[in-house]
Amino acid sequence: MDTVKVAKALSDPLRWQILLRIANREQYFLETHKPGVCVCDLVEGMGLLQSKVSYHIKELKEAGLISEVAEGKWNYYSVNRDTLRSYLCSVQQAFQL
Amino acid sequence: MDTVKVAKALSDPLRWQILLRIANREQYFLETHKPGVCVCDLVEGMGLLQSKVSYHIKELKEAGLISEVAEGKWNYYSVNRDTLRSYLCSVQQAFQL
DNA sequence: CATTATAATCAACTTTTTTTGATATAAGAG
DNA sequence: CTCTTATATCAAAAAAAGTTGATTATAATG
Repeated sequence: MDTVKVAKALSDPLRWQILLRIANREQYFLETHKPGVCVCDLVEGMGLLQSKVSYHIKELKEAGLISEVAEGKWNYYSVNRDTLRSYLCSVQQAFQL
Repeated sequence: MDTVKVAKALSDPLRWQILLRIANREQYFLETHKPGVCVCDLVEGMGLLQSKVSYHIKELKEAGLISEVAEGKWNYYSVNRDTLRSYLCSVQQAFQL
C-alpha cells in the first residue's frame, strides 16, 4: 500500500463517486449473487462514457482500492477495504493522530 | 473539510514530504518557542526552490491541512491535526470501515 | 534611508492527468 | 458463423497541476 498513491486515487471527484458507488451497490449485488459491480452498471447508473469509467477503474485498481473478478462477459469490482484501512493507519501514524 | 480536496493535497509526493517535515519539526520549534516551521526552514532543509515551497504550502493551506502564524518577517506553519482527523473519519464512514 | 532577508505572486513553460471517440478483443446469443 | 454486448486500450485533445526564474511586498537591520 503506497500512501501517496492511494491519496491520488481518492483525489479525483469522479473517482471518489465511482468508488462510493461500488461500495454501496456492492452489498446489493452480493445479495443478488453477483461478485460485485460491473462497468456497465456504473456507465448506466452514473451516465458516463464507458471509456471514462474504464480509465478510472484502472486507476482505482492500480492503487489497490478495488479488486476485479471476471465472469463471462463481465468484470465485477468490489472495494478493497483492507487497502483503505492500511491507508488510514498510515496517515494516522505519520502524523501521530 | 472537503474530503476530496484533502486527498488531493496529500496526493503529491513532495507535498506529503513537506507536510511530514512540518509535523516533525513542529515539535522541535515549539520547544524553541517558535510558533511552527517557516518556509526558509523547508527551503534550507529540503533543498527546494522557495517558490516551489510557497506553492505547495499554499495548496496545503487551502486544503486546511496547515495553519499560518505571521511573526515579523516569518510565516510559521503547523499541521492542522483536526483536519486530518476529520478526513480520516470521513473516509472511514464513507466506506463503513 | 539603503540594504538585506522572508516569502508571496506571477507568467511562461513542462509535465501529468483526464476526457473523448475510435478501435480491438472476447464472450454469449441467435 | 454472425451479431450483439461488455469492456479494455489507444491516440489525440483538453485541462489541470507542478516547476522555474523573476518580480514584488514587507519587515528588520545597519
